[in-house]
Amino acid sequence: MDIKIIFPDKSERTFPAGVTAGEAIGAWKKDALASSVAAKVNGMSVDLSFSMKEDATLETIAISSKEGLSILRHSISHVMAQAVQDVFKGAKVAIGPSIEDGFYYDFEYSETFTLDDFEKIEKRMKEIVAADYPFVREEIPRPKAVELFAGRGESYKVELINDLPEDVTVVSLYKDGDYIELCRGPHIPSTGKIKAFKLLSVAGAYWRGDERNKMLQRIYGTGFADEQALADYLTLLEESKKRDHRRLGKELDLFQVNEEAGAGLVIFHPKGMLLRYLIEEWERKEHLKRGYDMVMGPQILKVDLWKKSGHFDHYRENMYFTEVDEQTYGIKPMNCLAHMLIYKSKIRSYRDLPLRYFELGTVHRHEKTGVLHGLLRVRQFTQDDAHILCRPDQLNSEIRAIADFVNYAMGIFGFEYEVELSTRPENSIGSDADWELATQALENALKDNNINYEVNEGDGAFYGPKIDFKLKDALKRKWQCATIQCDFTLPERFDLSYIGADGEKHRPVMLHRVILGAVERFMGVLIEHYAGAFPVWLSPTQCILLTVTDKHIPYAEKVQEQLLAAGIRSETYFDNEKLGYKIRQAQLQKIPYMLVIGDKEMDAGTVAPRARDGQNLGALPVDQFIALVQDMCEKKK
RNA sequence: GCCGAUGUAGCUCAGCUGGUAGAGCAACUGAUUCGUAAUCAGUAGGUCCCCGGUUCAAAUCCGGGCAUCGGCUCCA
Repeated sequence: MDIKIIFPDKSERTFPAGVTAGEAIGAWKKDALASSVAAKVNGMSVDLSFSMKEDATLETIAISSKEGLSILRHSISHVMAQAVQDVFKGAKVAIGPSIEDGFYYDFEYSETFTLDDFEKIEKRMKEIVAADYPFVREEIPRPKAVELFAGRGESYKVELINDLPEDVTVVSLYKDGDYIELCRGPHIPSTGKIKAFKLLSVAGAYWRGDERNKMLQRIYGTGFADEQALADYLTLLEESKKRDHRRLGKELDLFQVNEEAGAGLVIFHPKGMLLRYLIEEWERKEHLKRGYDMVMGPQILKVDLWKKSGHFDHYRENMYFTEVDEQTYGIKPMNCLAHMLIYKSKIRSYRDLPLRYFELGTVHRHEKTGVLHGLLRVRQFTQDDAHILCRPDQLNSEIRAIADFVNYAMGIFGFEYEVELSTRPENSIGSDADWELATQALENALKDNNINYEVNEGDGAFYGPKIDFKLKDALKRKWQCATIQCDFTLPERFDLSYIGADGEKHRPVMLHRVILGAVERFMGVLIEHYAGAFPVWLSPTQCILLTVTDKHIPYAEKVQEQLLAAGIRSETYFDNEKLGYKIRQAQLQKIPYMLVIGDKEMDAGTVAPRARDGQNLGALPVDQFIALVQDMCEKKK
């Protein structure tokens, strides 16, 4: 097989697959020393970096590129489907795409696949790979394809073909050996090119992602260009699991989710609560700096108010209710209502706007049991919520200010994020015109600020469209944190108004927004982000005093007094253990500084800090160490 | 809510086809007083997730719950 490369200067050359990147670059330009050579290899964008991939052949490079891997994995999913159907007669295939880190294939089968079945399937897959069947593309008329798959009992494939747009008259098939599959392609040249794959898990998944449909069995797997890359990926997966916030929450004694208390209800332990307090205090200050007013509403409000807002009609299944004295109350799932009542408490002038009401508002939502997940998806959580009531002409600048706020906050914690614009869902309230206006307002603000975003059709809140900011957890699952929602409906339902310059009543617009989202969720993502090794300003324990022997305790106690007086979060560890043991324990707790106290320190009146990364800072006078920690807190390091 | 797996000491886990529970770490006690990731010895610790059933006998088998994990759907 030959491989065509388009070099950065657009020149094209063809090489045999076994040629190395170094040789290819050399042939293109003898003196190419660039650390990155962005080229197209068989149409796929690849960094033909000379230094990094010198020894890799063009074939490996082509497969290792993002597009290449996606094609490889898609081909492996075909081989898996083929193997499953060989081993388990009567299994029906649905769809099997490549995904971010691998691939899956959905099957309908009378028996449940187990992890033990993976061995059989993988064995058959290896035989198919060894046979090195070429993937052959074939195009046939649509009716013939329906006939073909109907004849094989592949009802899902028939449904897929029938749902193609009417102008599609020909469909493509891919064959490898005597196996035929409906597929758009492309595929790798032959099954023999598959060098490394592994089946990972099996799970249920609804046909076409709709819970009204039948549930199929989905087998997940992954594949790479070579065994080493696969091994590296599996190691990475193991490493990621070590930073799972549920595991770290236990190891660092931050929180628990207790079965006796109830599913999805978090209990914060002292250190977890301290971390939470630090985040919340930072947030309050940042909000005050930005012209927000702090407010607070009640946990329960009369059910009639929820009827008025539309929550009762559209959100009831997720709400908790309580009845006292023949009066039904809704436990708030959102914080907006009290804020509406604050706005309505007096007549507002156009000069008063915008009004920005901020509340660390605790809400309860009855989430389905199957979706609960550590701190990331819970039933009681606290939003850093604000409602901004403004004039329509202020909308753009308010949205811009929020986007800046989010960007600033993410920068403080070192997060990268993705932005999505979510539009009108099926179950929604409000007029078409308002939805159009609100969606435009959000979109314009994004465009004006040159923010890259993707559109997420039909994913908005029931009362308005929204801009979502998403963070990734350790296992690359995306979680929504910040969100900005534009709402014309609630001001209408509550008949909010302000007196304009013209002396007439006007309707304000409302923005719902959160910056971190839910404090619980943000903490979960944060724990994973830092792998539990929080920056000094967020560390529940900033330093720990480790004595070498018992005779150093009195001096250490004096140092501890000084540290606490200076506001440093310091712990003591005076147990009768060797220093090495205490260092190890402190290290496992990921405490930023371990202060060793022995004869030298006692005599000189110093402390000997050892940083979490293993670095020894040498002997420091206590006040100098205090200054160091305070400086790091100041700079949010 | 749906599909599947799992639930044993504070933690991580072992306990084969039913015969009445075990290890390491942690805790406690004692010895040791030690300089940058685990000192030694001993002691104590369990409604085997809960409720019911089968059985002479259930951690083990069956049924029903609850919870957790991996997904799907949904969501901050």
